[in-house]
Amino acid sequence: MQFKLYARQPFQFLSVVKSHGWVQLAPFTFDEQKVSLSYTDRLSNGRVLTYHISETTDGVAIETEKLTGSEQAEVAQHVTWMLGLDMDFSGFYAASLGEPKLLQAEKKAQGRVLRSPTLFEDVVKTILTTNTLWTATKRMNLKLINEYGPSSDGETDVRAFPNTAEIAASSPEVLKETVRVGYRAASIHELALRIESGNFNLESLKTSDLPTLDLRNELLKIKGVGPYAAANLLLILGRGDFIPLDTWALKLVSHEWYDGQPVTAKKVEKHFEKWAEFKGLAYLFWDWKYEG
DNA sequence: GGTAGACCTGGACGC
DNA sequence: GCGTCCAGGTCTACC
Repeated sequence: MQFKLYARQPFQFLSVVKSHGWVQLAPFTFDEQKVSLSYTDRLSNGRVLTYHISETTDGVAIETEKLTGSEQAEVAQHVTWMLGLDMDFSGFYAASLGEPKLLQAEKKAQGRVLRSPTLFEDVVKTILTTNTLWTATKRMNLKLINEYGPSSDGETDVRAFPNTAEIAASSPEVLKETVRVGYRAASIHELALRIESGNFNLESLKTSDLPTLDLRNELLKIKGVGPYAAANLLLILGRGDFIPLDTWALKLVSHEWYDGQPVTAKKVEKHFEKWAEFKGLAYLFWDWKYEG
């Protein structure tokens, strides 16, 4: 079956899909030929299914197996969140006016970042990006899904991302041994346990109206989440105030303004200071000279 | 507030 | 095939 969702304009499907590396992390896959984003999801009734998302003239079309009315509503809710279909970036575009390096931002409808249906999945994926190479992040994420994620009926190679219960039921030692996440096992397991015990409502942060600084402090309380990870998660939560400052950011700034000479984190901050609440967005969608 | 060192994995490299 | 080095962000101890 197929159904469509409207996106607040301006909207460009590819700008969201290619906003950051998430599209390369299972259970996302992207078909370049068909320009179609696929995601294997688990609905609240336990059903595991894959849906395929493509662009329409004013939003997206979703193609999947036959769904009940409530299942369709849930998939629609998930896709709306994942692609930020209802998000408004007019403030960012207004602030970008006159900056040649952000000229393309409004034209390409940039601002949205691809996200997972649950914040838990995005926090775990973010922890998996820390202190490691991108290839290792992809491998750890895939192993986590293959070891702990539920499969759809009769297709053991199609799996959704594991939930908090599945990870909490394991142990840091087993996680470390089977998923090869190293010291990150303790952080991931502790987060799953905290949520499962009811002591921490992580998903409520998706709709929180806390000031960004307070929201950042909440994220920093999660073991394994430091300044870089918190900034990345804030961008996912639609708060563009902080720059995810990693070695890549230092490299970009070094080639942009310092002829490839080493730069400090303070210099990166200084160059984006003027963008205030849009600092992170300006950094993320800057038209960088250096491409790696 | 700033800094140094440990954490852990797998790829690259030299032998 | 083996050993060594390196990249990567967070945490903790220390000044």
